[in-house]
Amino acid sequence: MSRVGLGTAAPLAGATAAAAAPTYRLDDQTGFLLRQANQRHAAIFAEGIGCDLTQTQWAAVSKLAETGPVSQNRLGRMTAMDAATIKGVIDRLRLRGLIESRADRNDGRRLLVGLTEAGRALVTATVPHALAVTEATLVPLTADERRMLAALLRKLA
Amino acid sequence: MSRVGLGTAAPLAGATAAAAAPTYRLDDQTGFLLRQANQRHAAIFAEGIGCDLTQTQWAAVSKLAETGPVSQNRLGRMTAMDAATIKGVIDRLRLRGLIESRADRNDGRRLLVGLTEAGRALVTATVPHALAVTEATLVPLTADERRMLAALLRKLA
DNA sequence: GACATTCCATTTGCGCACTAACAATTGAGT
DNA sequence: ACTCAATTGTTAGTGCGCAAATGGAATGTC
Repeated sequence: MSRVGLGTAAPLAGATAAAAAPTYRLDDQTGFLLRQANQRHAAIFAEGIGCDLTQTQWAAVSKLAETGPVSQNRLGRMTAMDAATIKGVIDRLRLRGLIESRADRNDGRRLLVGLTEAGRALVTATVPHALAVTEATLVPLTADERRMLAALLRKLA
Repeated sequence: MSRVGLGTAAPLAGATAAAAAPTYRLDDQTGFLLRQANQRHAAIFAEGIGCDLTQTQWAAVSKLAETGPVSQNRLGRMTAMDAATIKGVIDRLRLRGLIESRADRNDGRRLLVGLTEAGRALVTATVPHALAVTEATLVPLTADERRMLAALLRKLA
């Protein structure tokens, strides 16, 4: 074993004594489970999305396809990104020619963002893959469980 | 409105035509819901953990408190971090004096990592906050729903 | 008109999280 | 003994995600 000043004798199988502290098991904590579920989904996404887009980039372009041009910050709110994050995402998408932006004539603060022709084409081509990614993520669950999960996650968000 | 070459007329209320593409609503996708739930939990964690630790840092020290000293990569596996990620986390924790590491006498590749006295004290003091964070995250759910959520997330991970 | 408030976009800094490549070590097979 | 594969730890690079600070612009009230 060789405990050389590092660590305690872990009170794992501890019967009675020294277990004064409330027991805390990382693997039972909601945050830890959420992080792991997220990681698995991220892996499935990267594997199956079929183009070189990250989850957040896909969120941005697919939401733009839903709504048409909107201001940068508003797009951030619709995709659950703060102003600093959406800026980086938009910059990278614009660099790749999927998005273009221009000033809003009616509001000097706003930067209107919209898909380019290439961006629209990519969204159209990628929607089936995105649906397949969600399907693959949910494979371990039955139809009832999927509905339940969605409802529960919505309550949490 | 002023559509100046940006975006399409979004087929939102589209009755029949032009809706050839399968409908895709970002807000219904599991990955998007997972990300938002994660974000809310992260905010609750940062607010309530009571010390200057991130979620992953807390995962590392609390798991070390559970198990006692282990190798760096093994700790990473137990906390769902890859080798590159756990290294950064360990480095920052060691810099703060919460963790110390030494070579494994039996395996020249391994780096044994364990809590310092300060690290153990911090874990003891923080466990109640961590439990409160999980509780606060789950506030929108009933007891039955919480059990269901945990079971579903475990199936996904 | 002057003012505070609010909103928008940007920038900097920190910390995860992953990929890819690399060197050192170990252990098992031959 | 020697090769080979696997494991361990490290580094570099890219991309989210947030906080905090800045500056410009719109909106409201006095």
